[in-house]
Amino acid sequence: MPRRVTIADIAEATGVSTASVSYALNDRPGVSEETRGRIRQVADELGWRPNRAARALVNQRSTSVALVLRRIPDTLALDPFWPALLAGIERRLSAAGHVLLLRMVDDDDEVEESVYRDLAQSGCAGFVLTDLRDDDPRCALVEELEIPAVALGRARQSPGVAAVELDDRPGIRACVRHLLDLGHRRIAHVAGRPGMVHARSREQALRAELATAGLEPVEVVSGDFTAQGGADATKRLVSGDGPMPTAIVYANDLMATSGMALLADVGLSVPGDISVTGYDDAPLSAHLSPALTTVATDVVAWGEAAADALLRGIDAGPVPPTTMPPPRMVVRASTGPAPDERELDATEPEVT
Amino acid sequence: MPRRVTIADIAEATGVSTASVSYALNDRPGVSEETRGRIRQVADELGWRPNRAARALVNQRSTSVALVLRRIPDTLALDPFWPALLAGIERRLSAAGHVLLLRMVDDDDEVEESVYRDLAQSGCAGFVLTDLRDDDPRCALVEELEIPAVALGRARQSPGVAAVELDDRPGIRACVRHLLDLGHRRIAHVAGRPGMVHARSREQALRAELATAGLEPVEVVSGDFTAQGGADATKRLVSGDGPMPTAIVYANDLMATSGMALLADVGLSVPGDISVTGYDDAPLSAHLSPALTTVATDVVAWGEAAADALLRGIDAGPVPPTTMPPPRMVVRASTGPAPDERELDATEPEVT
DNA sequence: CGACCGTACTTAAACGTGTAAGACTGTCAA
DNA sequence: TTGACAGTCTTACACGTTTAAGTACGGTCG
Repeated sequence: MPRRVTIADIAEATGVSTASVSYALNDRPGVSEETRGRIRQVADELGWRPNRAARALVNQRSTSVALVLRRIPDTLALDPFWPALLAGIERRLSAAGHVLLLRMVDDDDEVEESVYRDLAQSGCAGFVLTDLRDDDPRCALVEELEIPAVALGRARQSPGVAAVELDDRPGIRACVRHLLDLGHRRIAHVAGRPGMVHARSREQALRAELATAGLEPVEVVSGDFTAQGGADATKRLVSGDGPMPTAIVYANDLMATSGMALLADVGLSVPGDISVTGYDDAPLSAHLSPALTTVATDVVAWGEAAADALLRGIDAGPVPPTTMPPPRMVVRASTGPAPDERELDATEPEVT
Repeated sequence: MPRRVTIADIAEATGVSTASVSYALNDRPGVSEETRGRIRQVADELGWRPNRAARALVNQRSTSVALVLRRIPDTLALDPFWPALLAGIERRLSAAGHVLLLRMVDDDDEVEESVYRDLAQSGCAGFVLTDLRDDDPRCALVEELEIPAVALGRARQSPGVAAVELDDRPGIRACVRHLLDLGHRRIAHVAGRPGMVHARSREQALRAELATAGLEPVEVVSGDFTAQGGADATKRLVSGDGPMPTAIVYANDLMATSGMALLADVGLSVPGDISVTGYDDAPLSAHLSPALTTVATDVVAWGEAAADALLRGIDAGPVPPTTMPPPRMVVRASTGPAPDERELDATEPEVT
């Protein structure tokens, strides 16, 4: 077994004390430049690397940042959002010498709290909070634990957690305006999972933009951000006895994709009969037929910004909320002019 | 600041030494049942939780298992495979009191090795190796580091790493046979990224099954497991001057999905003109139009099995390779009878 | 009755690192 | 010459846990 090399080994090899080695290696004063150089060189030759456990123990704080995902695995599996986010976070974290701890947890408040306490006790340096819920109990929890945290999304809820906001409302509003400009008046919405902050804010944005034109959504049904949910919701929209929408705004690309497939299956053409917009700009969305009009959020950048905020929160104090640049809409082939609605106008006479 | 509660606090509260507390809490002999109970109760009341750093330090081995992903973030982002795998792994790991460390690393051998050494020095308890390459240097590395590792995929390469095999060949062979049974003879393949074990084995399986019918693939082009790659490869297949395939076997669902969209764009109907098969059974695949015929791998279960193997490797010795049950083919709407090829037969007279 | 043993518990050292406080040397000003 | 002081290095302890070795006590057996 290749015994690990410790600062004691370096101390012995250079003929100084371990304290000097520690000072030297951490760029602290109290060591002459000459010995500092010698120590560095020896450390390098011996292949020394800091032992995170020992550091964590003495510092009362480890270098690891935890991301606790509260999702059933099957829901999680659907979402190409996560790998991108993790990639962004991890890139910055590891550049700063930190490490990302990934935990998944069942959909249960008590279990969740216990996991956070566990991590806290082991000296976890920070938390990344995702999937914010209304009145999220985690905000109070991390404040009690006094551990820096960063929330992804609009979460002014709590002063103790830094928020990296990505306002998804402009994107949705742009989609709605785009559809209005194309002449659509009967616009429906397939929302995300109820109770999630970004599901609600997207729906609100849709309503707000429609209101500027004196309209209301023709119908709002909630998918749950999954492919199945998107298909089910779409089926309800087109087979209900309400008025048929000419455009559907989906809360994410995944639901839009399965929704488009369902529309095709029931013989409706996109965008001939119905226009469709998504949200996320998933990598696949550009390669669908028709290619999906959507809103491009740079999830990797979001992750990076979150990590940056968290890192600042860890070694300086609390951090003011930051805001990501608003995502831009990507117009592709899934949206087009509203179909001629003369027959509809006939049944519903309007003031001219 | 809520000072963390240590075994010393428990010791003081119960009037015993810290050693006794440690013995009691770890279910070791040497403590009477009565005091053990008292200690447990006090620990509970005080909300004590073990400090991982301290344990890691004294045990010379932490409770964390690392998964190092060597991918450019953009490639990673495309793949719904990862969240499912992570979910499976993490579920078992955390049930055993372990923790998952996620690292991403640039596509560079030296950097990669350095990351593994880093983790090893900090007492990482095990590694999960994914995306095995031919002659993967990581196998030798983890053996040198003497840290248990588990490889996902067929990796007999190294005795030191436990392999959890998921033989993807039967799935591909089933797809090919299915197509042959439907009368297809001109079958093309869109392969994965060259140099990856599972890309190669899928291609080999395709060739092998075709060989049983005395056939060869009409063409093999390599995508790279991405949506873009799938579209590009498909375009080459249908616009090349070679004979037009009547069926395309894709190495994964993502490429199949973008491929189908491209086929639709050039006016080819699926499965009327061309049949398509994928691999993975991504959650979206059932909700495409037409729904995708594919091979359903239970990625979550794979992750669980990998974690199990690794855990056994950690606290018992080396582990023999295990094999996952072969994935089953899911026949959906994207495959159908081969189109009537009379005109082709005319240009290429065959022995009747 | 002393030797011996098992049980219940404690003492003390260790893991690798960080750091406050002290020791030693040399320089400079008074 | 002496004291103050800066610079360099060391000593010694802390972090929270595990564990080998030791102590104390009561009981059993020859």
